[in-house]
Amino acid sequence: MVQVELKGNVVKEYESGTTVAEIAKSLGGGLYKAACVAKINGEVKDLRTPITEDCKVEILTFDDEAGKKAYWHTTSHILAQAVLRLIPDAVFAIGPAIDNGFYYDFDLPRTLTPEDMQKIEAEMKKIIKENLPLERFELSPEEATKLMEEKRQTYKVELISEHSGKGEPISLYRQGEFIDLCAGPHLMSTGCVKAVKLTNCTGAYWRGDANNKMLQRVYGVSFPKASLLEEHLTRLEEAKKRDHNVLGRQLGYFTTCDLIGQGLPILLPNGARVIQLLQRFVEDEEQKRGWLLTKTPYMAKSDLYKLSGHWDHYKEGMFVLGDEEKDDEVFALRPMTCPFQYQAYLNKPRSYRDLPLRYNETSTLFRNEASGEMHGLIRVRQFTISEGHLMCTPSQLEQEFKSCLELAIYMLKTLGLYEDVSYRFSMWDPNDREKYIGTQEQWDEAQGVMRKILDHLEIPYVDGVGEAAFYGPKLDIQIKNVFGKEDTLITLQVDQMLAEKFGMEYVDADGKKKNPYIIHRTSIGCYERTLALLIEKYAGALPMWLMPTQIKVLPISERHHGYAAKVTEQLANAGLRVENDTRNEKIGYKIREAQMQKIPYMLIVGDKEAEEGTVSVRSRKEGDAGALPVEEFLSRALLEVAAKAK
RNA sequence: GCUACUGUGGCUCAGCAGGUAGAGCAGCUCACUCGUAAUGAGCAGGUCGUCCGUUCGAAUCGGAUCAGUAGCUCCA
Repeated sequence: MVQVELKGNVVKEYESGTTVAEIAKSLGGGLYKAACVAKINGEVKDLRTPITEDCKVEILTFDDEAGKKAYWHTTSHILAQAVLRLIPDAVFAIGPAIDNGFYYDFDLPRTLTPEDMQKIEAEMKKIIKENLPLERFELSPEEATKLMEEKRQTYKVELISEHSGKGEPISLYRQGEFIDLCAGPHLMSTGCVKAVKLTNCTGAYWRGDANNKMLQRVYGVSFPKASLLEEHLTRLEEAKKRDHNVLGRQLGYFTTCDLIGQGLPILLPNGARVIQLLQRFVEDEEQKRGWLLTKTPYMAKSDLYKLSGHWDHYKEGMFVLGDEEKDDEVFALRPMTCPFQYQAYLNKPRSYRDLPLRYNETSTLFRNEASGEMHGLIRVRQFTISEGHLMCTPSQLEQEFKSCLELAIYMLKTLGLYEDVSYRFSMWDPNDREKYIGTQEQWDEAQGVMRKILDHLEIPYVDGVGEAAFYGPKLDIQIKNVFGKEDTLITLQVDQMLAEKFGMEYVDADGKKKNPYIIHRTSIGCYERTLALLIEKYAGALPMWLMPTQIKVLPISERHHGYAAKVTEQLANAGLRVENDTRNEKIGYKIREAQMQKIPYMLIVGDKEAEEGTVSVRSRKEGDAGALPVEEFLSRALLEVAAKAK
């Protein structure tokens, strides 16, 4: 007999060899049905795992992260099985669960059509109905290789050969006629999956390497209830309505134009206004915190980039002006501000007394992104970033890094985005030396210093191997767009290599010349991307202080135009952005339009208001809010603007 | 850059077994002077992303190119 500790410290006794599935069954039919996998002594395992010694068992369902992952992983096997049934020549790559579903990569003799997708989905439903039990078994690497060679699964053979070095047996799963190489864990049978939907079909490189063959990736999602699938699809539809690339155009924030080119959005008056407001806010706040504003050139001779390392490591990403073969001098638009601001530091000899020296700049950058990368305002070829470089001594580094992070967090909180971000410690990939400058020792030191700082700060972060800049590690503040795709909003970097390259020094108290540490950082990120995320976050209804038009005065008929103009002037004189809608339209029409433009306050003025010196307030959020004296509304509106995001 | 898909008036979309384009909204004009998400009538507006080809004839077929969307790769 074994002692099994269950939820709530309840201990039950079972016969040795009892599987977790049987334990779940003994606890209740409902739990058994919902069970996906189990945590045994903290490790996620199959329900088919037999218990042979005393342990702690936690049954996980679809509501648990690990349960969900197993659920989707099993569904990906069902997908592969369906594809194999329909296309016997299919060769499988990998098929994991992801954040919002699963995918499987296939090498197929032809490209999949929408009709194929339907057929595959129908076949998956059949497999689910067949309720095939999944069975785990192990083979030696040799046996597993032989099996997969027989099945002509070349990618699996490759995966096994990599794994075989570890001296462990190869784990496989079988469901009906289908066998896949897999570590698991998995659901008990295909019938556990209830509602499934294939969502997308795209290309993806084998092993995520652009030099490899492009495979076909089928994405899908599944749920234990049809209603959950419905909800999921509805949520996706709702998300689409917040897409900044649609909403931002509708609301007059930006547009694009074939003649100008890809990744070069035109900021329309609304978008330009919001960015101006953000820039003023950022520059003022940075000034308060001891940052000194610079304004450096948009381009430089190639010599600058050769020194910084950009020429060797980033040339593909730059707009180069001129031809190296023919021209005496070749210039390039700047993709980063670093080497430019360094020249400001190098302007004169520096003492340790000058440090920390903080330079900020509202900096426009140019990057020649690959044509497939551009996306609305999130990924563009010209953008403006709240850039900054801070030079300091080693002893100042941690405190200064902390201040930079605090500034970034202050910005995020002010925008209301703080709850939506996560942190990533972006390191180099020592196996891909080509991409980076510097030596192993330099990277070890930079990353070591940075990790120490991050651990002291006690922020929750994940490691990102291969995500570093070519010159140093980064702390990236990540945010997801409306479709769940993650991008970097803000980045903070510790760099010591470029200071040396550029001969940046200071004279220390001991009279010796030393290289400063440099912190590269942005406070609010780049304005275009930040604007895009704000539009998505607020579905266009930006906080009052950022709205291009904060208030619309809506006179009921022509005879109220005089009073409306007076109210408009009064509010405008107080610094509010207010418009007076004097078009000859019905009040309902004007309200509808203002509402669709997400105008925070509509002030309806008619006979009553003109007579009493009031305005009838309608807020975009709560609708009709009753009448207020103009003064009263004005002071409330000013308070709301001052409060920024709540 | 790669894979797939898409490209019709300002916007959303119809037309597409080839025979020179339709609707709604927006715009303009006129009437209505109207109380919390669209007053009515009328007018104007496109040669169907661009180029080349097939054809007696192409928005509808083929190719190239530009642009967009999703994903991959890359990246703030």
